[in-house]
Formats: sequence, C-alpha cells, structure tokens
Amino acid sequence: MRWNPAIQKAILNTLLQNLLQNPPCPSSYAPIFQLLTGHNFLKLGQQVHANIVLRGLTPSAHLGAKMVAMYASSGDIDSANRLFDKITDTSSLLYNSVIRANTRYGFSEKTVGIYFRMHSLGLRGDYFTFPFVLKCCADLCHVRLGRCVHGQGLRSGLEPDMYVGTSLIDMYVKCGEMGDARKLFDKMPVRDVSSWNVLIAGYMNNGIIHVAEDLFRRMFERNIVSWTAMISGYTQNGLPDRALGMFHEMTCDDSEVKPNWVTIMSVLPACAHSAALVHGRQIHNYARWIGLASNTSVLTALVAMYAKCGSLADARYCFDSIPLNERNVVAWNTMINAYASHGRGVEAVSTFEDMIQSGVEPDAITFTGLLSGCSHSGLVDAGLRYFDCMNTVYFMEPKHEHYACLVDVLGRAGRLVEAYDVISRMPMQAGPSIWGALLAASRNHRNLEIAEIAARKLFVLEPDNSGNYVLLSNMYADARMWEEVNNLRALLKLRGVKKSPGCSWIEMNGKAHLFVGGDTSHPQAEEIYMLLDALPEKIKAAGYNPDTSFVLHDISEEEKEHNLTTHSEKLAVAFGLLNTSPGTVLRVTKNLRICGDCHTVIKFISKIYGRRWVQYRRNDSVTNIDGCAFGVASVGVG
DNA sequence: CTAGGGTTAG
Repeated sequence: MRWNPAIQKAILNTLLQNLLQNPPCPSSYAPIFQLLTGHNFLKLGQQVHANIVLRGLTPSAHLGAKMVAMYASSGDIDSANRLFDKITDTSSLLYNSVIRANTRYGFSEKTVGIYFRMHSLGLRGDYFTFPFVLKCCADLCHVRLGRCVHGQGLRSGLEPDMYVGTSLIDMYVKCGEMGDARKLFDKMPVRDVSSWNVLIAGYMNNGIIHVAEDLFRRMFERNIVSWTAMISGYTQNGLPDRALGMFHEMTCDDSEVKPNWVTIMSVLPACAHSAALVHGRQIHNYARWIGLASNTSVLTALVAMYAKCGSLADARYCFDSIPLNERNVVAWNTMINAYASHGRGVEAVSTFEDMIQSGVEPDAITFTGLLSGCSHSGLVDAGLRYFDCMNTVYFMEPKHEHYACLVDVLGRAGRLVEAYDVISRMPMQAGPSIWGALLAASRNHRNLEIAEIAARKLFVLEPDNSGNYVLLSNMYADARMWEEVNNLRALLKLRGVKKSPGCSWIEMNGKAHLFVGGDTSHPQAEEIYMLLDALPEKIKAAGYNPDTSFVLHDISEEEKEHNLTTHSEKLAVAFGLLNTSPGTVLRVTKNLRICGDCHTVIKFISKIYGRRWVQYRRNDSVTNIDGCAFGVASVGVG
C-alpha cells in the first residue's frame, strides 16, 4: 500500500526525532538515507547528516553512497558532490551513486571524469556504471570517448546485458554511427523493447525512414515509446501525414498502449506543419479527454500549433492556461514567436516585457522572436534598442541569427545602407540568411545597387537557390534591363538550377486542396477561373493596380496580367471564396514567399467578399500533403 | 539503470 506523502513525512519526522535523541549505531544510518531517498526529504536528510558530523563519525563508502543518492534525489547536487569529495573510503557502489547523480543533472564531462578516476583506482565499473557513463558519451556526441569506455568494459570481461547493450547502441546512434549500432543490435543475445526503440529512433534521426518502419513492423512487442518514436520521427522528417496516420492507428488500435504527454507533444508539430487546424483541434480535444491538456509542455506545443495553423486566439488561450509559476522560457518564447510570426510586433514586445516582469531569464531564442516581431511591425527603434539590450542588460553576445533579425529590422524599414553597414561591421561572416534578408529588403524598396551586392554573395553561398536569381531577375525586369535578365537566365541554365514550383494549399473540411500556378486539375477549376477572370475589373474599381513586375518573363502587359491571375495563391483563395460564406477565415499556406501582387489582390478580395484571410509562407523545412513535397515557413498576415 | 520530447528569424 502507498502512504499519503504528507502522512509518510510526518511519520518519518517523528521516527527521526526519536532516533536523534537516542543515537543509533553507525551501521543503521545507511538504511535511514535509503528511506529518505526519492521523496524530497532534504531537511530531514540534512538533520541526520548533521547528527553524523556531530558524533564525529566518518561515513563509510556504503553510507556515503546512500547520502549522495539522498542529496541528488532531493535536488541538491552540490552537497552530493561536496560530500563525495570528503569521503576517503571507496567502492563501486559509491562511485556508481555519484555517477548516477551527475548524469541526472546533465553534468556529462564531470561524470566521465569521475568514471576515469574510478577506473584509475582499479574499480572497473559494472552493470550499474556503464549505462550512465555511456549516456554521457552520447550526450557529448563523443564517439572516441564512447569507444574507449566500450573497450574498457570489454577488457574487464563485462558481458553486455540488456541495459549496457541498449546504452551502447544508443551511444553509437547518438554519435551517428548507425553501422556500429546495428552490429551491436544484431549481436545482442537478449533484446528489450528499448533496444528496438533506440535503434528505430536512431534511424529516424538519421532520416533512414524505411529501415525504421521495417524494424517497427518486425517488432515483437511495441510500447508507447515505440509509437512515439515513429510519430516524432515522421514529424521531424517532414512527413506530417504519416505522423498523423500513425497517431490515429495507435489510438484506434485496441492495444494497451496509451498515449502520454510526450506522445501528444510529438504529434502536435505534425498539425502545425500541415497547417491543418482541424487535426490540431481534434488532438487538443483528445488530450483533454485523456487528461493531458493541462500539462505545461503539451500546452506549449498547443500554443505553437495554433499559431502555425493561424489561430492566434487559441494560441493565447492555451498560453493563459499555463499557471504563472509554470511558464518557463520555452513557453514564453513560443508565445512571443506566435505574435511575431503573425506580424503582431506590439504584442510580441509586451509579452517580452511580461516575461521579464515575471522573472524568467530570456535566452537567445527569445531575442530572435522579439526582434523578428519588431521587424514585421516596423518597430525599428524598439528593435535597435532590444538588440543593444542583449549585450548591456542580459550579457548575451548577439549571434548570427540576431544580426539577421537586425538587418531585417533595418531592411524592411528601408534603411538599407544602415543594414549593409551592420553586415560589414558584425564580428562574424554573414551567411545566406543575412544576405537573403538584405536582398528581399532591396527588392521591396527597389534598391538595385544593394540588391546586386547581396545577390552576388548569395549566388556563391547558395548557388542552387533559384529564389535569389528570380528575385534579382524581377528587379532587372522592373527596370527594363532585359540584357541582364537574359544573362541571369543563362546563368540559371548553365548551373542547372531548378526553379522550385510555387504551390499553395487551403484546408477545407479537413482536406487539403493543393494548387500550382496555372493549375487546371482541380474539379472546381472552371468555376475558379471564372471567378478569377471577373476579378480584376471588380477590384480595379476599388483602386487595384496590377503590379506586373512580379512576372519574370518579358512578355506583353496583357499576358503578364493573365500570368498574374493564375498564381497558385490566387487559385487557392478563389477556391476558398467559392466554398465558404462571408466572415470566414481563409487559411492559405504557400511553400514560397507570397507574390507581392497576390498580397495586394487578396487584401482587396477580403474587403469586397468579407473574408478574413491568413497567408503563410514557409521555407524552414519540408512537409508533405497529399503526396507532394514542399518547402515550408514563416507567417505573414494580411 | 537504457528508449520517445514543446520554442527560431529569412
């Protein structure tokens, strides 16, 4: 039977008070500490420790091990280490105890150091030593170290059991040595579900999906970790459909596996990636149903999911559901980024201020969110000020990504010379993200001179990115510099750069409808084109001027206009208009940057047809909808 | 004792 912790604590307290008045024989201290371990009885433990010191007793290695375990389990790793340093007696038990303690706190280097000290004393390490030391090698991604520890274990004649074997496989997996991991797995005499899980996660992390799937199918017994490893593997490899499919299969299956908070957390990014709000809501409801919707990490993942699916209100609601004292850096960062990606710079800033007010220390990610919020909303002065704050107030050295945000802040505001100045004065080499931000800014503010500088750098840094060529080419076309347009086109051909086709998709009743430019394959294509044909006249009356500079080819103005009307984002919006009623939010997602003309047209549409719309641009990973691969990205809202 | 994990700009 299990005691209520409060009652248990009271009983222990009484017992200990008696004990301290009638000092026990030295050998009975160890079981006392054993009793105190794992229940956060730090105060009581300290009292007993003080009693030992008072009696002038020197703890044996055995007692020391128990004391170390008590301190470590009560959150006081410093006392555990200080105690360990004072004990002269040695034993494997003591070393194992302190190794375990330091592993738990993520002190990998320290743990490895303690292990080697142990080894130099002639204590070889046993079944309770290696799993922890190997985990530290894995966390440090240090194969040579791992191989060394592996060799020492072999030389002392230790035959790997399930735990040591699984830890070895995990170590090789985390160091990217799948070959070694597989060899060990195949050689293992007894395998555990964990051994399979480790290997599956390893193949998933290395993008070898087929092998992971094969192992999963061949598994004799699957637990929740096996399923979660598959789901998160699919998500991380840009296969959100399969992640959702797997989640569904698991929950429909009448097997005993029950999803836990890690499972929910792993499946939510799949909804975010496919921008499928319906799936996201379903999983939120499911999480509520099984009582996991109040978990802080789940709520944080929900905030991100709702933001990426376009529902800022739901994101904020989930954020507000996190108790104040549970809001950690990740939760705050997620909310700040949610606002930033929706172009709500003012709210991003005020959320940042709330965060500081609540006493949570910002980290590097906090500032990328905050600064990008400033740039999207034209808060130039705030952006500059916060960038300075990093150094002066929070003692953080701005990293490359922060400089990218700063360039974006200045660039979007049209302060291109200053932006270029930042690049030439920053302490590290500017990468593609920085030159890309400068190029995009030069395009929007029509500064051909700076655009050429940025583009020239990008043609070297990422020669296969067609977007850069197209952007510069568009600017030349804009300036009617047809010779330069042709030169660029020749360069594109010479380098064999493939233009990635732009496509947009919109979710309707849980199904994603996908369009590429000029697409006529959709069942409702005829209606869509009829609507789009009539559109220019309608919105020209409201003040619309087609911006044909967004068309690459040097063709006639009429043709350009037609070319514009068949952009994939317009097709998706037209489809949305046909199938919804006024007041609806249309959520269109695009793999590339939205075209400037489409942005304008859609603004007019939303005015005339009474729809609110949300447009995403995504390019930070690859996702998969209805069997097509896309690049995915950041959010812009109109 | 080992395995699955939420946040990032362009």
